[in-house]
Amino acid sequence: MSYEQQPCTLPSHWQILPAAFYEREDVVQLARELIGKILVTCFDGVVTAGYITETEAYEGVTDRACHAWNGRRSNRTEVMYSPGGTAYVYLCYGIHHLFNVVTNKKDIPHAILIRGITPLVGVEHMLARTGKTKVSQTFGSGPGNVSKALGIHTRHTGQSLINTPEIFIASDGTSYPEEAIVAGPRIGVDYAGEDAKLPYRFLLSL
DNA sequence: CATAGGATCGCCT
DNA sequence: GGCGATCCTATGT
Repeated sequence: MSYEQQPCTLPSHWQILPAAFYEREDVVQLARELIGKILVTCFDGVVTAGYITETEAYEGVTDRACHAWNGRRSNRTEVMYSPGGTAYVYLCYGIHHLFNVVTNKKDIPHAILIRGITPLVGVEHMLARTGKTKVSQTFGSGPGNVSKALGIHTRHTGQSLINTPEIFIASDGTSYPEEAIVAGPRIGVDYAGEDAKLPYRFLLSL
């Protein structure tokens, strides 16, 4: 058996989130619920995973901050119109690969940007990918750093988070009380006018 | 075809 | 707190 075909082995109590989770309508509620879930990647038999600590909701065609605002479609954003549970990865500032989860039904382009993780599995691989020697306080903080640590690339855009073994999200039962999660305006969306003020960013306050 | 700007990061002062 | 890196995408001619 080749090394590349080794399956990922995960703790047996982890539940991979099903399509029904992602297909729900309220993307803001979903963004809140993703805090504490585990984002997992498995590329060439290398498993890395981290607890999601920060998210932002992008509410489709009515949200000026969303790439699909006003029904915009392009080669890049077409993936946002896929069914919930699809990866939307795009390049930002020519350098950073930003990972989003598409939600809601097909043709409703909602998405959630994953902005931060706490390393959980495969820390040594994450350190190698990021060129670091130890996990600092800011390791895994920022959407560009999330993708770098987990090995996520724009080539993965359009992948299912349900049917493919490479990228998915799991729950180990961890949950937080309302007051442990703070909401605030999204980062770097000043161009969105009034929508820039919406409290669509969620952050674990620990 | 040309061009402006971006859902950022890390290093510098 | 400021700024350069770096290249794709969207938009306009």
